[in-house]
Amino acid sequence: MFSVSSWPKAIAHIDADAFFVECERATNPYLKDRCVATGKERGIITALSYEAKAKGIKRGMMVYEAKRICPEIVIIESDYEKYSLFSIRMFDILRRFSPVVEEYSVDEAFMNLTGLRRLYHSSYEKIAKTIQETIKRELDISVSIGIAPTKVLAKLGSKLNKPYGITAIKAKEIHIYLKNIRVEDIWGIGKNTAALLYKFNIKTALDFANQNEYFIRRYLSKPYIAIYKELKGESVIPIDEKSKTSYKSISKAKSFHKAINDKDILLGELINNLEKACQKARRYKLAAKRLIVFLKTDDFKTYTAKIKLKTASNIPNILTDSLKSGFMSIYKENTSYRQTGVALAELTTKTMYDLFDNIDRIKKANNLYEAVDKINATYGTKTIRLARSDMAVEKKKGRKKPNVTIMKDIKV
DNA sequence: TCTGGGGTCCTAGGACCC
DNA sequence: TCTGGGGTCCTAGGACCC
Repeated sequence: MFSVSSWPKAIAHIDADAFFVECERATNPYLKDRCVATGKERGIITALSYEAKAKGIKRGMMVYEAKRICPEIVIIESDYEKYSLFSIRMFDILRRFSPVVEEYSVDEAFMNLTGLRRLYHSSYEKIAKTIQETIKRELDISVSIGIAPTKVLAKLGSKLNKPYGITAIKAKEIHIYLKNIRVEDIWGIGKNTAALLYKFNIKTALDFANQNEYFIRRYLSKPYIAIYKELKGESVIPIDEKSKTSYKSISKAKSFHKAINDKDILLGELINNLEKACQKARRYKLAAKRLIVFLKTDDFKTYTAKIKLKTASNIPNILTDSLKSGFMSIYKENTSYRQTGVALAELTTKTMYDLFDNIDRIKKANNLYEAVDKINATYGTKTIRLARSDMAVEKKKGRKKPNVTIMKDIKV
């Protein structure tokens, strides 16, 4: 039998070049051809232009250090709203060429080009070129594209000719490319797995692909079998067309430069995290059935408390008691923490009421937060928040009294 | 890389049931 | 009551990604 999946596939991986910087340049011509980096708000380089890369500046570097290496560098604040808008427009352009698009991350996409040659009267490479030029013309940003029979190979390809490059890996030539790729540079193979493979003298992607399947199954887990097959040209990882607006979990974390052990401040930060996570959950109309609280110590150990909730919720007031008990179960008096975090998990779209819940109370809280979200959307995200999270911020700053508390702890 | 923040998927092992 | 065999659900934690 002839099945669709046995047809040779043409998968493209589209990867924006220095995406944040390109978005900034597209909206501010002054930045063109200059050494540019984003990350001013944190003092750490987040993204940088190729000109800056050429001078030896790297991601994660302190801003002052970058300025020392390259005094003329322009450092700007990251503007994630802007990047997200460019991202949406980029995906829209891609969908004009093929409906099968996976929004993999803010600046990357996979798409299936299989069968489009006849429609465009050209090779896959030429179609990729047209896509690249369209994005450049309409958005003024640069992308690199890899084309190959599988996602894993396409992802490798897009990296090979950056910036503004196109690399097509044909089935017959796969081994030529794999020979020059280190095993840790394969998508899905990280440090730990690479270290294991090195013990077996598997150092290149070709070494990996040349193993027999038994070896892979013996030492590695399921995802690696998929990677193995894809490296050999067999497409087994599907393109996921679901938009990224559905979440399995939503988390918010905050790190401190100096570890903290003050219970009030930590709890305040956690409530802060909780409010942000809940706000995001409400935006996507999701409610959590499980609350996860975590603290990271100075030596990077993480302590986690998981709380199963009777009722799915996205309202901070309702979750604070659970948050507190979770916090108390992991907090130790004589330990300092460098990070607090909250995650909302087991998210559901429908709000199910338990028979024993006070439905009136829940409805009141929902109404209240609808209003809060509206006000915060209009006047800024921190206009209204819980008094305790506000006090924690002030306490950390060393002030005695909070100077802006609009909403007291509201009992609903 | 001496470590920011936000995600996903997979596995091993325990509890419990027939 | 014991042993053998098998299934399901849940949880903690690992690994990886951008």
